[in-house]
Amino acid sequence: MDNNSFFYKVYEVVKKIPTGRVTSYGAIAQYLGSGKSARVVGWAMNAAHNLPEVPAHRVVNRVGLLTGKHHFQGTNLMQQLLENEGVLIEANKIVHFKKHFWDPNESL
DNA sequence: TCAGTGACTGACC
DNA sequence: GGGTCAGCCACTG
Repeated sequence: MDNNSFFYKVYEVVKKIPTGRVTSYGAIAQYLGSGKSARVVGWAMNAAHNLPEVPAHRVVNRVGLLTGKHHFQGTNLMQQLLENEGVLIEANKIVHFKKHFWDPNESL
């Protein structure tokens, strides 16, 4: 893994997501210059399991759906982590998603 | 090198 | 308003 790779940039952004806030794959992809690489961001999250400093649970799809929860241990670990930070989850979806949304394009 | 895959998204029925 | 389809880009075998 190169320190200048696309993955690394994704991690840099994800690591800066404030506690209790969330963002989307598309937002990160957009921040990195290519808004059409959202799937690659998801791929990066898949590889982020090795990096404890990357809060992958704070990254969801554009409607706040926890599409990646199956990649975590157990069936509701991702939800637990988010609720522990003050983010309410209902039916695998973030409640008041817009309220918790954190846009790297505006905050960085 | 080529084809398959995916934690996505936007456009269309 | 909900389900489908087709691009999208990086990684793997």
